[in-house]
Amino acid sequence: MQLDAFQTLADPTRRRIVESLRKGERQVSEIVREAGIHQSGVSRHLGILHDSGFVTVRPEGQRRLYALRPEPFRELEGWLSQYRNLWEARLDRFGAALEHRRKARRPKK
Amino acid sequence: MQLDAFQTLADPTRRRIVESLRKGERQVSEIVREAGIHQSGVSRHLGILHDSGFVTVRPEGQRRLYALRPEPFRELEGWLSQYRNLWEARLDRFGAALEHRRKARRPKK
DNA sequence: TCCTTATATCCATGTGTATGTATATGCACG
DNA sequence: CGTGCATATACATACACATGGATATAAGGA
Repeated sequence: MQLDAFQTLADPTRRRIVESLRKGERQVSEIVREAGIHQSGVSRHLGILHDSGFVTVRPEGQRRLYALRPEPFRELEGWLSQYRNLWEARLDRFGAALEHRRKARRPKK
Repeated sequence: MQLDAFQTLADPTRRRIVESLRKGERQVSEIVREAGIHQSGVSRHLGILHDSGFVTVRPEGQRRLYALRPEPFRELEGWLSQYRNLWEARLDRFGAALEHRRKARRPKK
């Protein structure tokens, strides 16, 4: 159903897969070992990662080698940069004052 | 249930709310107008954004003013930076013209 | 005190999605 | 060919979650 970059990374397992690809190409069985879920699940996640542009596939014999593509990361970077202003400016001005974000919710009961 | 940054931003409505806060404090009714969903939904989303550390609330009379907090953005930046290598390196390999900021040659892996 | 505005919470509902099991497809190699 | 390995897909299930409507709470103003 074509997820966007944030939706794609929202799933922890998928993020684990992405992280395991950080160091380069991997075949599915390797990823299965690190992912902690069943092989069918990994394949499905890899399919989703492929649909959303996060990975490329390269068949090699009976295996399939997956690798990260840079585009989605650039897209995230672009989105995030809109807020760079906010978090850089606030850094020194407020600093520790913002540290109590605890509670403050729910008045009574 | 305490969502992480990616899960929080996975919802498009929530992202729209965050974007509408980019320019500063807003009260709920303003956000409702831009969000395109019912007020109860907006309040729920704001609660989630609060729980995940994206926003602060400041009561002012009967209204509540919401504003962005920098922390989650820094966290995203941190995660993303692990991949900067990847997408800058690739950029170089593809010979993109927009990369005149790079000075040092990067050995390929 | 009553009425209105602003926001939060409860409830019911529909939809999405992550997962495992089982099965299919494709390649390798004897 | 037939057997085994690597990966993908089908199916069923369970659970999470976004949403609207109704209602609760709280403040402001007449």
